Amino acid sequence: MATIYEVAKLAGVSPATVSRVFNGMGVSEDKTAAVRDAARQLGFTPNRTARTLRRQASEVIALVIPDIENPYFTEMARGVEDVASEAGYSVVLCNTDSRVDKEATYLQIAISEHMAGVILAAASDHSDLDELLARGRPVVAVDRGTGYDIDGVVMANRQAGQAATENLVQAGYTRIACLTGPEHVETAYERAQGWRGVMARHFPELDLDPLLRYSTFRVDGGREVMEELLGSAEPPDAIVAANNLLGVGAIQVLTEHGMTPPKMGVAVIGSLPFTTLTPSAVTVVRLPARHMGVTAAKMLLGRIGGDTQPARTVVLRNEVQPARI
Amino acid sequence: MATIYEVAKLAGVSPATVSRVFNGMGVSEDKTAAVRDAARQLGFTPNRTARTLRRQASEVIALVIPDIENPYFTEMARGVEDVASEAGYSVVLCNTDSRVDKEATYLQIAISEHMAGVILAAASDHSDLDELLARGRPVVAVDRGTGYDIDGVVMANRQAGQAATENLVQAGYTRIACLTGPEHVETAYERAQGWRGVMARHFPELDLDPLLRYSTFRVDGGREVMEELLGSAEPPDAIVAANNLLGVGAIQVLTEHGMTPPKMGVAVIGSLPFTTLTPSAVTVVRLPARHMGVTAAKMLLGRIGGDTQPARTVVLRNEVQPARI
DNA sequence: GTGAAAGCGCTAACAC
DNA sequence: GTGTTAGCGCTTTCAC
Repeated sequence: MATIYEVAKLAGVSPATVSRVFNGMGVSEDKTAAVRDAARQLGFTPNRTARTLRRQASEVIALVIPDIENPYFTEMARGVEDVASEAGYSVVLCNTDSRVDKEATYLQIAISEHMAGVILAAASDHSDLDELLARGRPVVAVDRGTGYDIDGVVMANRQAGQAATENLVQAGYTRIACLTGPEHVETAYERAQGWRGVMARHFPELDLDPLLRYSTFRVDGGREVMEELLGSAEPPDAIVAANNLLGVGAIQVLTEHGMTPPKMGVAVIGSLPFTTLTPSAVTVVRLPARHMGVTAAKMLLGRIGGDTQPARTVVLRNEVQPARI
Repeated sequence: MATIYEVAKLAGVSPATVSRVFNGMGVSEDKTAAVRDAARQLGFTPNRTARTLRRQASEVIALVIPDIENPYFTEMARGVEDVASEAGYSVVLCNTDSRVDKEATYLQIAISEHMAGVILAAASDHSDLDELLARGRPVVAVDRGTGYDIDGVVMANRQAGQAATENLVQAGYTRIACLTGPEHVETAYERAQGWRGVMARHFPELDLDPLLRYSTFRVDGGREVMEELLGSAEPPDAIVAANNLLGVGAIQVLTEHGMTPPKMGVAVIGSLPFTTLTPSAVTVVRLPARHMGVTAAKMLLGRIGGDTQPARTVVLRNEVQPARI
């Protein structure tokens, strides 16, 4: 790999001038041309490692997510990537499997690789960002909060839960269950709270506890809980699934039992990109995942660029796409 | 961030000794203990950038894929990640959108970041690996070949096409169409060839050309082509979808037209992890995507470790999961 | 506008 | 086994 010195020699300038050309500093036109020409001849590309070591900051940002197999997060990743690569940054995707230890490892790597910043969908509310923040590395939280006073982008979770539930109520369902994720996960809890509020208002006499099921935010979790509900003494006549995968699992089970919507009302929070249902049979509360990624990336790039305003949290509203049966 | 020098001073040894401790070289027990103690006190983590600059190789491997939103590739990514992180390597996911220019950028980054190696699902057969290989960086091809004489892991594509088609023939279908990806993509072509062989054998009189449709390997491609086929003069009575997303699109359209399987026979090459069909209504030729990732990562790690045997290509056989109706 | 030179933090010869 | 030292390739004062 050609270095700056070889380019300098060939162009008849100093290494410093070569560096300046590649960093857009003031260099006279003729020298600039000579440098570019020499660089092309030698096939020179700046060594990012050396640059990072010297600058103490790389042009890489880390995107740390709990489940790379969830289309919600990959859609978000696309948004991040588009904005970042536009600005000359590359994106490293780190999959934590919702495990705090894996997450800690990746955050440590972000530090020791001098990454420019981190976008984090936290594995839990115990994530330790002390070191990262102490080093002045900007962090933007997505999807969930972190307990730190940093920038964030979240969905309107409670509103999403309300909208999904309200939609089923309007369609005439009366025993609406809620399948949600782990209780300690903020999004799971808030979406369930949205459901609870609407149910309590419309059906004040109903005992809601048997209808609320915490599970994992995964297909198998949805299957399991849906089976349970169908086998219970008083099964629901409709369900709200608090995320896309949970919804997929639930619908699979319903299909196997011949209970496809609208026999059983179904509203899902999150999109179902790979579903094979008639698209209109299920109410979907669309979560603008790509937009979340775009917004987070812009905020992060702003911070990397030196923006020092107080931390903001952006709440993204959701769009309800009702079932049309 | 504490450096090796500060640790050395506190531990009363030379910087070289600190380095040796962190690289598992021979250091006496007491000095090792002193170093580890000092490192803990100072919260020292080795600076990977400096190490990479010095060593001319990092502990990062790049996984370059055409579509991060395709579960097939994310499943593969999991396999890669599991093996890599076990060995102390981290994985950078790079999404090319099947664009050769984006791919070239990422391969350039892999070079200038001194990444240890690359696992590549090539965007096309024109991918330029010259520079990477000239620098001695190992590259393993996955899913598709590259035209270079390097290690690779591929699916048994022709066999998959045959198995899917044969299965529909056995079920009694006679006009079986094939929906496949872009003609210039190896997997798309080979799977279609598998279909063609079986059809030609069973139905020698049938004109196959109107039944073979090249498209994109995406949901919208599947939708489009399925609509076309349904509207054609002589629609098929069954279809083989050459990848998962194509299958999803096709099934969506069939559902909308009330033609769900088994009214129309459907066989899909690739898994449908997030589908909501009765699981057994469709013949699925499972592609061991995770296993492909695992295999590729092991091969790459071998090369990084200095393995110099001739290039091998591993072909992974597929498992047919017939529709049970 | 341009060059000389120091140094980012680490590793690997080389001496002892 | 351990210390000394010379860079890896780049950026960035500091002079001019």
